[in-house]
Amino acid sequence: MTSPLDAAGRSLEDYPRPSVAVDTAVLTVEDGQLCVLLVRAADADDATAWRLPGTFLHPGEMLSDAVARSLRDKAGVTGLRPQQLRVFDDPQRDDRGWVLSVAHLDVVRADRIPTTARIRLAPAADVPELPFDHRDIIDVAVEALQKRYEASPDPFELMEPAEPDGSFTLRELRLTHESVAGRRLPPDTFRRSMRAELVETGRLSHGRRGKPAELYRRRTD
Amino acid sequence: MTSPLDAAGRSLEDYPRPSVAVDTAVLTVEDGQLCVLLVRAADADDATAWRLPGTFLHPGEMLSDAVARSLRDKAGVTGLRPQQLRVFDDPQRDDRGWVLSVAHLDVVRADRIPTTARIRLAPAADVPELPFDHRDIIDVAVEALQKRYEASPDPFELMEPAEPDGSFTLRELRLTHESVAGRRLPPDTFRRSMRAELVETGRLSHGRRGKPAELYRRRTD
DNA sequence: CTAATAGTGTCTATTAGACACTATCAC
DNA sequence: GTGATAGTGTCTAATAGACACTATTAG
Repeated sequence: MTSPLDAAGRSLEDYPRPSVAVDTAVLTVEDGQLCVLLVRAADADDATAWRLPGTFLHPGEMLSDAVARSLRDKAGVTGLRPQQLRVFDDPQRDDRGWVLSVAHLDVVRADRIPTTARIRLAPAADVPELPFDHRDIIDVAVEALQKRYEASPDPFELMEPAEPDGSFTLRELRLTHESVAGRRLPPDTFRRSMRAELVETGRLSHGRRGKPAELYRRRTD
Repeated sequence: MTSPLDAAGRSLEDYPRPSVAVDTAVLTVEDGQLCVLLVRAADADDATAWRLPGTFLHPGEMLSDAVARSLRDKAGVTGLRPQQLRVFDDPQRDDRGWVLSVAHLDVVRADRIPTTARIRLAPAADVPELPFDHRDIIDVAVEALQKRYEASPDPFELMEPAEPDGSFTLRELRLTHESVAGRRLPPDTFRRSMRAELVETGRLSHGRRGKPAELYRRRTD
């Protein structure tokens, strides 16, 4: 890599640079509750051992790749679509030094999170004390997630499909959205607002109590 | 500053770090048109000389402070409220090396921008060719600005006050919003949607053609 | 007077929520 | 049958846009 000089006659290497980290709030739904994934750090005392998974950005790496790497290495979770939230840049936020953190949101089905002693899910509405500004990151992530779910049907595919072909009933979709929103949603209004983005399969869901429900699929366009 | 060791036994200084820059799309309205401020770089050939003002983040500095510093030093503009947009992180985006850019939006009245040979305003809808990903930054900034203006009356105070006490007519407010939105806005609907966030002064604007208009002020709560 | 601008009344279409009602299943 | 769930009809309130109408000024 070349090191051209700037207007002051110095190259990039002559300026101090910050460490850049990514920290990710991985949100999921477990037992109808919106939860965030925490990992137990090895190099910390017990009080601040649990935190969001994160890592330092490697040379030449995209932020989204760093997120994917940290989630794979620290939580055994793969195949996600990280969404950038914002940079946390308080110079005092990390007592190890000058560290910027680019906060991310990611979402995964709970059954794809391995169960180990170093991983735990905490209800997003009631997280324990966390180091750095990880609590703020979670708040921003939850807000971003709820906004996405107001606009489209289960955009992160949190819903566990009851049907083998991936189709679902409006009830299943609504329960997922209720978990994300943290409140009940009126069934009739929910149906009408989501139906424009769904296609009927023509098949029905049987085996449960009550009238069989139509099975829908997401619109593919 | 101490340099504690991490899990791998290395301190932060042992890892390569990126340069972190801020680049800011300073938007303004001139002659009823939404414009972006460009500065002429000294260390570039003519084709890519014009660009968004930016700078490298200094140690211990907040991003918003770096934005304020770059705008003061490069464009002679002060007193703004930068809003973070997002990080541009393509490893190839800057051929000088590994440089992340945190894009920002800021807004200033055109009469507060000095006129020099190193500064120019370009219509946001028709910017010239720009280096790096500065064109993308402008697009994101314009979108963010338009969204803010849909929700509240001139939140960045772009409007040039005709009255010495800062009050204004709904026509003046609407013309400012039309410049930002890039299209005409229906006067009656605009009035009704903005009135909840305004307070009447009880005074009237005289001296122009037509019926005198009521003078309003922004709600202070 | 006329042209221009300010401001209001009101109609329509759309939407979210509320609520009642019918439909169809398990049991 | 009963109870539960699915789905629809429809009323209301709120809202944006369209459009007509009145009000008040400059010139």
